[in-house]
Amino acid sequence: MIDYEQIAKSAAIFKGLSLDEKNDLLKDGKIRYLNKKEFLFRHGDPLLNFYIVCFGSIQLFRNNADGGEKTSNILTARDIICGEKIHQPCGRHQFNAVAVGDAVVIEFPKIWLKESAKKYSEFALNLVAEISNQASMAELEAEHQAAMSATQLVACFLQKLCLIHDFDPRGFELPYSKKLIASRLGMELETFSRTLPKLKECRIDVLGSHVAISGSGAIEENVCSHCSIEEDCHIHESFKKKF
Amino acid sequence: MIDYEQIAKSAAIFKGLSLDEKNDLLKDGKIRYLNKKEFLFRHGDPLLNFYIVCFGSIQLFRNNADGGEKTSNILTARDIICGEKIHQPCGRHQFNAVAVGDAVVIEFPKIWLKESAKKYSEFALNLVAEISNQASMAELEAEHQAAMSATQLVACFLQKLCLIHDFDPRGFELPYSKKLIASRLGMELETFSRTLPKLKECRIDVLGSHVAISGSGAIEENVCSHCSIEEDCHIHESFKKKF
DNA sequence: CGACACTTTGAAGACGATCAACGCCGGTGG
DNA sequence: CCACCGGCGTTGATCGTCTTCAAAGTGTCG
Repeated sequence: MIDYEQIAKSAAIFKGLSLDEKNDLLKDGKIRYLNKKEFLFRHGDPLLNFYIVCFGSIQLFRNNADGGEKTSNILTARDIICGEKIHQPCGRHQFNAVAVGDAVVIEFPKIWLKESAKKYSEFALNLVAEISNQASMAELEAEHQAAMSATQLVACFLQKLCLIHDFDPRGFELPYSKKLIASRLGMELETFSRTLPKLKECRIDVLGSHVAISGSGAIEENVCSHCSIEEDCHIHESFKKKF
Repeated sequence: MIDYEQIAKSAAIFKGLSLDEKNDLLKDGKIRYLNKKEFLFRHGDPLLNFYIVCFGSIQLFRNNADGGEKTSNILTARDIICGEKIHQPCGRHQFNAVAVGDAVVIEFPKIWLKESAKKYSEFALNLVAEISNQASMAELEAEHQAAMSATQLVACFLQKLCLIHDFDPRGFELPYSKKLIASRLGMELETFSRTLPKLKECRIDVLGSHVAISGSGAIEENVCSHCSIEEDCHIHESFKKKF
């Protein structure tokens, strides 16, 4: 039996709090087990709760005007959902949240967020940090979307994937369907599919759902994620040149 | 002589605070007068301050790899700059900030933000609200960028412009150069220029820098900004159909 | 007057979306 | 066990949109 609360406690939002404080905060949470493809909430549902992901992956997406769906993010353990909604007294969800595979989240009533922020100023600052990080990431990603080609985006995504999930670059399996990844990257499945052969030029081989990234050192250098923090290179020059 | 502090006091970030509290907070601020095209800070500069815009417009932008520049936002009176950086103990600016025309801002040392948030919990919540709004806006905009054509984006922008600056829709002058607007919308100047004639189809006439939006009622309905808050329509259907 | 930034317009090209056909696989039901 | 179906993924062909390059017109300011 996995201790889901234990995982939640290591979320960035509780950083710097004592164990007692964490326990105090978590006592208001309710563990929810989601089956594959089960919705956590839908676009238009009343906005009542705040969530911390403990296990599995949660896809956040919106329905396009033309039937398709655009995935804005795929969240995993220790990520938070709806933290940025703290100030909205009421309202409705702006997007859908669905479990990709089986998943577990802890659910808190929305007031909990505001009360916790008032009770522990450390928590409030953590929340601000999380939200602002989220904002920076969104902005950075928008920029990348605009500035990089589909091929670059895919290469970047695969490298980030490898880092985040701590996969072995020399060979790993895609954790999500290609359809989902394409949607996450804001492109059509066909476009995504067509980029894969091109990736060989930068030593990324994809066969089916198996990925191998050669030139080990290249990963840390090229991946875009680190750019957002301190570095000058928000789009890695040498990486861009390859396409 | 304009009372710039007075303008700053009406910023959303001070909402709900008493006059005494506002004065207490503002006493640490330093008024800075910027000439046209003067930089407030540059990409790479050490991240030291927080700013509130009191007068004029501040362009936030980044240099593309290929020499061009992408404007991420154009801020006006009562907007804040670098609020989302509160949690970064140190670091460098990720973008440039330059005065479009003459402008005035109030500058606060970065610690001021954190201390103020600790001193007045109301201020902390306002800050969270501002940042999360910013994040929502960025996300919404990214979605629009991806889903709408250049023509739609321009039409949307002009209508928002009209609302925000409280212009008379029947006739007003563009407050920024077309180059800046194009950059703000993430498109080339040529593309922007070419969309203008097309706008006549939806009753927006642009001649030089003069804009006239006919069909008065249409503005409130079509403009995209309101979508982000409560509405179901994140991309206005009837509006989209027109192009 | 000349330099320069801004804007418009034309023509060519690149890129991704769309439509369509097909292969693959897992599940369902006869 | 097999036939059928639906979801997924690949590949080809075509199309529309935006970018890019180029040239020329407009405006302002020294």
